[in-house]
Amino acid sequence: MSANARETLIDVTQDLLWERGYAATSPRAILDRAGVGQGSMYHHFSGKEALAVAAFERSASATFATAAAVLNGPGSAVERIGGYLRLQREVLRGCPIGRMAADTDVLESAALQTLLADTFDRIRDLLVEVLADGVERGELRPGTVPGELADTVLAVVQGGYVLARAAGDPAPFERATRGALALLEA
Amino acid sequence: MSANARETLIDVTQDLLWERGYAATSPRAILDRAGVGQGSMYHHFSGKEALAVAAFERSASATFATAAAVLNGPGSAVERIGGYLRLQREVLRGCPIGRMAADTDVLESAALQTLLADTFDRIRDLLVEVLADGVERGELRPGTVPGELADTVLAVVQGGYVLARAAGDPAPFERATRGALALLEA
DNA sequence: GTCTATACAACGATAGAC
DNA sequence: GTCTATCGTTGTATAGAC
Repeated sequence: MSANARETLIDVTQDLLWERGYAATSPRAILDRAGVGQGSMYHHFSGKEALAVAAFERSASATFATAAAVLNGPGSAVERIGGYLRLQREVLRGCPIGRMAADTDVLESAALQTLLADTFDRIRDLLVEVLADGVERGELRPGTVPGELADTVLAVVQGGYVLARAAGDPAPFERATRGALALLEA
Repeated sequence: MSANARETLIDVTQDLLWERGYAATSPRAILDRAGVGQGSMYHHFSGKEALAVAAFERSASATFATAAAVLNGPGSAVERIGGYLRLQREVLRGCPIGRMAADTDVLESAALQTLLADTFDRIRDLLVEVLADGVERGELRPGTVPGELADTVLAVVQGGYVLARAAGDPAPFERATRGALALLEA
């Protein structure tokens, strides 16, 4: 629990956005879990959307930082991609970023949609760089298009979350990422 | 427009589930678009969930049939997988099946969750069969694990939808599927 | 079988006291 | 800066006329 209401509200909203999405997260649910009054929320934020933006910014930064740590880390290109594919945790909770793309209210909010698009763009840029390195060093086939394969890698992870949640079982995520890595290592 | 209220309700609910998901689709919205009274809905269905089940069953059958037509069709294994990857349409609307996995209310409904899981299982079975054929015929590397690669293919499609919707642009879907197909053809 | 009227809770936001 | 009280709207469902 944070020291002040503002921080507590952001923390709780991060959790609820991850668990329930944006549309299904009510101010009431946030306030109940945070243990603060309604007035505090409307004092610190103009409304539900502004609070969601603050919370989503934090989640996006954290997710990007985790990806960057692996992708800018040591190892060959294929090892770093493998590290990224194996990085994902809490598969059944879904991706805190990708989850938002299913929420129509998110796509209708200019601020949230931009944040969502930018976050994937930034992770994609990291992947493109690693894959271009891999081609240059001869780790990957000469014909490989980094700008396509980066989206393939991102999609396997995002789709893995979808399949795992649909099945109620992390196994499809594990299989999907293993299958992708096997193709890359071939 | 269908002849009777029951059919009209199912048709409209299919559309709204695709557009807005389950939680965000209210009976009121369905009735408004269908142009029928509230009494008709509660006469034919026990409530929102039962109507959603009827609608989702139809969408799932249609999606499965489309996949089966390509995957059980003519051509080599890689050609059929390529056909499946290229099959997807209306990328920005998202996948009518995969979309449901992001909706917490769907996962909390036994009937809807089972329908969702079964639909992916059935498509996965088709993919496993095609890929096993491909290994047998020597189209794919001997070390290939059909049970993993099937999830990879499914995940690329589902993740492609997520990335495209996040970007507000079908391009990431196209890149992701092209990148996957390039790996398979190598 | 279809309709309108109504019920009651939860939604997002505002008012105003402390 | 935080609280409670309240507003108007929408959520899902029921009642009962036709």
